[in-house]
Amino acid sequence: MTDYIQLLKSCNLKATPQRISVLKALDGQTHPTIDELFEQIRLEHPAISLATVYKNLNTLKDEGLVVEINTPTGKMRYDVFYMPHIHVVCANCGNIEDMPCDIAFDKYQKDIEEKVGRSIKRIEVLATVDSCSCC
Amino acid sequence: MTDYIQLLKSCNLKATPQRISVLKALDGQTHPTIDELFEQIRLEHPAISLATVYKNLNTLKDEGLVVEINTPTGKMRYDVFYMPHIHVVCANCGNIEDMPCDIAFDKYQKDIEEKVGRSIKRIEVLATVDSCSCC
DNA sequence: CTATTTGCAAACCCTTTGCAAAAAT
DNA sequence: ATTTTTGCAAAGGGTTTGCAAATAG
Repeated sequence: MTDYIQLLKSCNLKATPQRISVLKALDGQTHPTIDELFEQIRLEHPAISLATVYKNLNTLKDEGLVVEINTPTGKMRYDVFYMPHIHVVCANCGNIEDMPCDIAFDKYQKDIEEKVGRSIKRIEVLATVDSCSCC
Repeated sequence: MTDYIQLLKSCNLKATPQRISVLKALDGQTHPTIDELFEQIRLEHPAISLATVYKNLNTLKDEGLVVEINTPTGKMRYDVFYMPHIHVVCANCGNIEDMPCDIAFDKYQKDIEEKVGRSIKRIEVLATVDSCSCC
């Protein structure tokens, strides 16, 4: 289990209960939509506002702790991004599956960096498939 | 120059002047936003409606001829996708640079397909960089 | 002639913003 | 004590929709 207070402190962010809840909820669900997150967080914080969740997600995004994934269904999904990985997105239902990065991938990233001539902050691979286990 | 009418016919889409204009505009600009497209198209079609442009982009997206790219600035950008390639997205200004796919990439896609156990419809690589030539 | 597409305006939905009160450090 | 964060409600912005008229095949 992650020490959320420590994590936030290291980013110079105040460790409010709401913010900790957002982090917890992100850790507890895989690629949640905002509604899924909101619902989850409200179990702990019935009075939290949707705006607060959005604000915190943006703050965490700025710190690079969270990434937004735009799905083919138009719904944004959120992901904690401690470890780089590949997103396999279903074109049909918007479901997302993670795939760990392997050595081949790291090498590939280096290739791209060389070509671009600039260091890459984050590399995101979206593999779109026509259907998934849930559709 | 592409034969747009032929292209559309092969997709069972009616070749309206508006639709052809959308294709032309997509070919003429790199990764335009909807506004850039709209402005361009209106040079030829002053009376075209924004809704028509959106509808056509969605239709072309369904055919796989166009991809949407979600930029860090929140503005969606559009791209003709005849040939797979990599998008290098600037986290700062949302500018996008193309990078051609090479053999290493194709091999990488095959690796992913094998792991996912499903054939990949489209693979999109977003490499995020901190700044670009224009910022 | 039939099916699709257009254009308009309104509706929609998700996300952001402004501001005063509350809370964290 | 200072700065950040919260919550509310309202505003914002981009995208979609419904429908009648126009157009493509």
